[in-house]
Amino acid sequence: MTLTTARYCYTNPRPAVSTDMVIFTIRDQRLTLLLVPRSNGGARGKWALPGGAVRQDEDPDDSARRLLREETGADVYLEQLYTFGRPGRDPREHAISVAYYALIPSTKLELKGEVDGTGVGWFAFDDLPALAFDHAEIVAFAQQRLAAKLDYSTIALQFMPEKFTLSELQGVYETILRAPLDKRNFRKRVLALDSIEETNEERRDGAHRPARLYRLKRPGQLEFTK
Amino acid sequence: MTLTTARYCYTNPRPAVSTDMVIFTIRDQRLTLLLVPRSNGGARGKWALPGGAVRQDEDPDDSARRLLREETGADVYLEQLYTFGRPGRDPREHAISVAYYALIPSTKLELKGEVDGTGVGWFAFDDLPALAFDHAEIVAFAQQRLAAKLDYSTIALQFMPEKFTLSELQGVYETILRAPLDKRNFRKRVLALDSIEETNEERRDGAHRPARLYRLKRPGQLEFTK
DNA sequence: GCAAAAGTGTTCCAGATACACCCATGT
DNA sequence: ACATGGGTGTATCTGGAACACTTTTGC
Repeated sequence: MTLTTARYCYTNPRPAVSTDMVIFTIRDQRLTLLLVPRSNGGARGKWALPGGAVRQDEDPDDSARRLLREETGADVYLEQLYTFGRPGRDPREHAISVAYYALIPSTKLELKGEVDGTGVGWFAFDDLPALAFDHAEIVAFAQQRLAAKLDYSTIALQFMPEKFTLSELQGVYETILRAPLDKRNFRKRVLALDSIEETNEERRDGAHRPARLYRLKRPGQLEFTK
Repeated sequence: MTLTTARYCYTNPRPAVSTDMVIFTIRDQRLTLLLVPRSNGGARGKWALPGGAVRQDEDPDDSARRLLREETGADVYLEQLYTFGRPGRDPREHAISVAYYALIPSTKLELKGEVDGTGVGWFAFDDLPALAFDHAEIVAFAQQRLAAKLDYSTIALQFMPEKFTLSELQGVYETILRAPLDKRNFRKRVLALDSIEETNEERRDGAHRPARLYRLKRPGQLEFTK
């Protein structure tokens, strides 16, 4: 912040405001999130959450939505998580971060991430590299919120592609909860939610009976179950 | 924001960051909150949530804690609610507000509010005056969070004075839930939480059997019940 | 003695859990 | 024919909901 380029002046000091985003997906039966390498600024060589400054007259929610599109090209479930503003969390200056988390089906990100050579990386939640700033705290916070919401909402459905099998859905629950579930009870419960419906397609992928495909009744809509 | 007094300059524009606080108490069997009159700035003549700018190198959490002490003199349960930053929510400039809510036992605020002549006012949640900015939205958000937390935490205990009767506690639940509860079931449930304990005092206050007084086992500590 | 709030247990119901076998397919 | 994951129903348990009378006090 050099004086020669400083142009926006205020009577009182102002912290910098940015958004940081935890973008979750399920890959290979693991909860996975997107990180970007820090090449400059503080924390060089570490990985960080994607993020950026909130622009003038921009709602932080819109800022997060924009960021999500830039990183993934997709327009998926997004929710504000918490606002972090401890002084010192960014060693350069007082920086307030409105953190968000997003859930994206792994099928929606095939293209991106391979194609653009920006060096982003997907990392399993339980095998993360060293993170910049307080991003480890933010990630932990996001995972807790996600796990809590499994219990009283249909948030897990946001990880599913357009069509999916019940076994795949059960796998997503098991991955997030880190616990096996009973197949019959799971099916009973998830069908009782009335949030998914049968298609008349099935998928055959191996030496066994084909699986019926299901779809969301109301895609993109989160529902509460308690 | 006149140029002559502007001293803090940045290369990019920055929104103003402040905290706003919903301070709840229970008064006369009603959910009640603290408002301050707007005498200047935008929204003159309306009432607003107490709030203030986040200072340089101040954690918004600390900013909220400071504000709470300034307004009530008390150091009680406080939780970050949500961050509101829609452009236009403050007509003067792009203002981002990290909103908090606090719960205070009505007994802790006897002195303040009467004594200081700053004209603050306590208003029943379901009989609020016109509020400035987007504060009605913030208040609604806080009430929803509070009601939700009743179901899976001991948050209601934060409204209780040091010693209280089970009927008083039941009244707090009924006030927030806006529904009568069964006395026997309520007592069974709340005692099963193991968060309160009998004192060997009782309170006599009328032509009826005295009520046993209870206290928190771990004051100030929120516990989860599911 | 009567009005008013405090205190106290049991039955019933619904939702969650535990559990094992047959089905359709590819090789 | 056999290996693999898909698909299905019932019995049990547990936590929540419904429900009425006795106790202690002040007047």
